[in-house]
Amino acid sequence: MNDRISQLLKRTPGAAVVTAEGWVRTKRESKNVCFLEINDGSCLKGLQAVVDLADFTDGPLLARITTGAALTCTGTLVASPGENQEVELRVESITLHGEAPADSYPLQKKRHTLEYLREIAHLRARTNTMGAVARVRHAVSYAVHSYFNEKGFYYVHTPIISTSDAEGAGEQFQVTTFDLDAIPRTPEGTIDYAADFFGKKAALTVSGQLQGETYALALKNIYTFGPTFRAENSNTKRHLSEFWMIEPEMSFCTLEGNMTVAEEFLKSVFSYVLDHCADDMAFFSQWVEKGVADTLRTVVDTPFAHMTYTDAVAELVKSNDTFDFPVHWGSDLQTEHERFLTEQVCKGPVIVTDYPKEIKAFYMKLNDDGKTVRAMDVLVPRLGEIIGGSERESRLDVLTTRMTDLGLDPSDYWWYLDLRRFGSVPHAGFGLGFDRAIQYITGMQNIRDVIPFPRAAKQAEF
RNA sequence: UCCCCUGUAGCUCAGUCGGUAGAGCAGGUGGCUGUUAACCACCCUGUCGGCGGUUCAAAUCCGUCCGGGGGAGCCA
Repeated sequence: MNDRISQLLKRTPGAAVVTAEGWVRTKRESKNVCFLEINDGSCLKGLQAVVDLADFTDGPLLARITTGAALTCTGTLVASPGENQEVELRVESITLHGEAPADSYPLQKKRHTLEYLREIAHLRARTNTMGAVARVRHAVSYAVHSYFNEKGFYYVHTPIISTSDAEGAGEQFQVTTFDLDAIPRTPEGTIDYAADFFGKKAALTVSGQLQGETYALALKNIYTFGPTFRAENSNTKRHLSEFWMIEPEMSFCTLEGNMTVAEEFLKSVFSYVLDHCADDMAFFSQWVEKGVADTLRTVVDTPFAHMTYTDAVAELVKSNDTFDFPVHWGSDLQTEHERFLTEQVCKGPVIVTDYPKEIKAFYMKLNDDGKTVRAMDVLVPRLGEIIGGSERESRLDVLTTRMTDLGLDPSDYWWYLDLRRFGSVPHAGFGLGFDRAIQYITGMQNIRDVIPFPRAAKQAEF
């Protein structure tokens, strides 16, 4: 394989013949030379290829090269007399693989809105912004695996198809092989799921946590990192029907250890991106969200503050007149409250713990006060909650009581409860919405622009 | 799902009090030029989202449907 353009740009000028492959971003013609900026997605910058018109006689070929065309150029790397690049390619030969006729190619050499680019999602990866998002998304994925690997966590592939009828985390997409025009019925007239592919009602997963816990209670420390599906008809800039989620789970671990890992994990990932995607982060800081790289650096450098929900509410109540939704003990925190805590009260990341049990999930460990649970939310400036997690309820009796109180049938969770019957141990974990993390890191306003092919209600064209 | 805004040239938008449309960019041609948001001149482009209604006359007013954006709820 030939060198990527990112590698060519780091080389020093020399007599060796090199090959550059990529797509033309822009073409500028002068009397004696023609400049082609070639980009292959390996970095933000393109390689300037210079065609000397005195030597290059194939004018018709040059005329067919327009913005978007795919080329292989060979030549030598020379020091550039121009201001914006160290080296440039002095072209000796060009192979034009695919043309991109200017009158029909949807990407023009001008700025396009993100809304327009969403309509041509199959081509938008060729833009500066989407290319940078793609590289950062890759780097963050790598950093996530790298962090957990170094810390002795095992990557567990939890199922995409779930038959737990009561995961309770949201509307599910049903999975069936039924002929929808002739759905089998029981004698009583209800749908006969026993006749369906899995023999029971099945759906796409809304969380890998419950299955993740089973492996944490065997391998001690595990994490999941996979797609998740919610069939909610929510149309916002931070929701997708199909998104990626990271869920670590740790045995022999309480809420304190959970907080330590969450902080270390975030800092490790942010730090990796800042170090390895400096150009892309500078691009986001300049064009997408002013100073977003500095915000990340601050998160990396600042020890996370800790406060209980009760203390947080006490702080918020002092400023209740500034909120659209005033706070009282027992109410869920809105984004405006979360941002106030992290931006005004703590002036940095903060982990809020011990929420009222009424506003948290059934599996969270009940505190001795009987009113709060060992939950934690990690709040960061500009966004609010970025991580939610908890110590899990490891006591069988307390857990079944909680489920019954909430109207859940413990028998639906028999295997989950077995984890508390056999070798139960304090354990904890948290969840991070991967795409939202990418939003936070890049400053991109709409989650549909940080995933290659967004799925949302009425949106699955590509 | 609810509320608000919006839909006009390839793209981004303007269009007054109802009188069938314009600017920038992109594209084309020519000129200039080691250019890099290239520059200068000229040229081309429209079922004004769809359907229906009011009116002598609708991009403009009304109804409805469809698309897009923002906010809320829900959440990751």
